[in-house]
Amino acid sequence: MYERKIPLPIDCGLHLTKEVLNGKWKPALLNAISMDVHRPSELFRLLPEASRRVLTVQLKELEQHGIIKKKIYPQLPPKVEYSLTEIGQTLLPIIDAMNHWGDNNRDFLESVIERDPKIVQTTKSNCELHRRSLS
Amino acid sequence: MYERKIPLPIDCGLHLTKEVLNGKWKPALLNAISMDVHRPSELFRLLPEASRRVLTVQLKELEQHGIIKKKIYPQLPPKVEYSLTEIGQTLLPIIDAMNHWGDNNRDFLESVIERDPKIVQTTKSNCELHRRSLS
DNA sequence: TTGCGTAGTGATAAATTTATCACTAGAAAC
DNA sequence: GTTTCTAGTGATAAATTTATCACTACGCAA
Repeated sequence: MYERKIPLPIDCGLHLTKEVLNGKWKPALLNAISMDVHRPSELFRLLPEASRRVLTVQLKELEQHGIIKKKIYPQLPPKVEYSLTEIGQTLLPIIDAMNHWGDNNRDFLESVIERDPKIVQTTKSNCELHRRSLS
Repeated sequence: MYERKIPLPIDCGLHLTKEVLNGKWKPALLNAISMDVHRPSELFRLLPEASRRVLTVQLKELEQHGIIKKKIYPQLPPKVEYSLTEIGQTLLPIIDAMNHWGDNNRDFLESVIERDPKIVQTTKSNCELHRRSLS
């Protein structure tokens, strides 16, 4: 297995949090799981741009970091459900804040990001899953 | 210059925000700038584990993304000051939340992160700069 | 006039993360 | 019997991000 060669900075809370959310699809996974998309197959369908490989790996990391927990039903065909741990739930305000910030500034961000010389293309698909502010 | 080959997902706000904060030191830079550490040389001193090269690059990206602005004083020796733009300021609640979440869960996170098979070493230095909740 | 402090760039290597593809295994549908 | 669905692993290539080092330029101090 791959082993990190450069020490991970964990001086401030910022870096700790960053490490936990570090992964292309982790915030999206947490958001989905918090919105009751629990099963791997549903998650794959919800995030079609991600390969199942990466999602599987990132789910495992989230699990190892204690953010989500995995329940395996001893059935055939197999059934698995992921859910947030207590600590995982406390991350939701951050996920929501990121989601809202991005949406609130979408026009501005799309214009600057697409002006970014290193970004040639973007894709939009359907991960739009929003928690109501006051449900 | 490097050009991205895989389309950047910008479907949900989560990905937009992630792109803006995407960079090992960007959250730390934004936090520092918000705490009145404005000059590059001060930022380098504050974040000694980062090479000046990366910080320079990430500052430029933040600037291009409209999150910070750069003021160049026509002096010798040169003087530059970075500050948050209006939009950049609206990111602070997220930065703060990440900072607090990480600090609040430090004990737990340190234990799971250091149990992570791919993480062999960590470093702590002095980026501890906290905004008062109610100052 | 060598060294330090200022802010920064360019080239390139190394590290890290994602992508791609093949493959396991059992049950049910056709 | 072949396909489909379930959840997942392993090997490897490719993409992306960081790290390292050399170098520009000017002024000031010893």
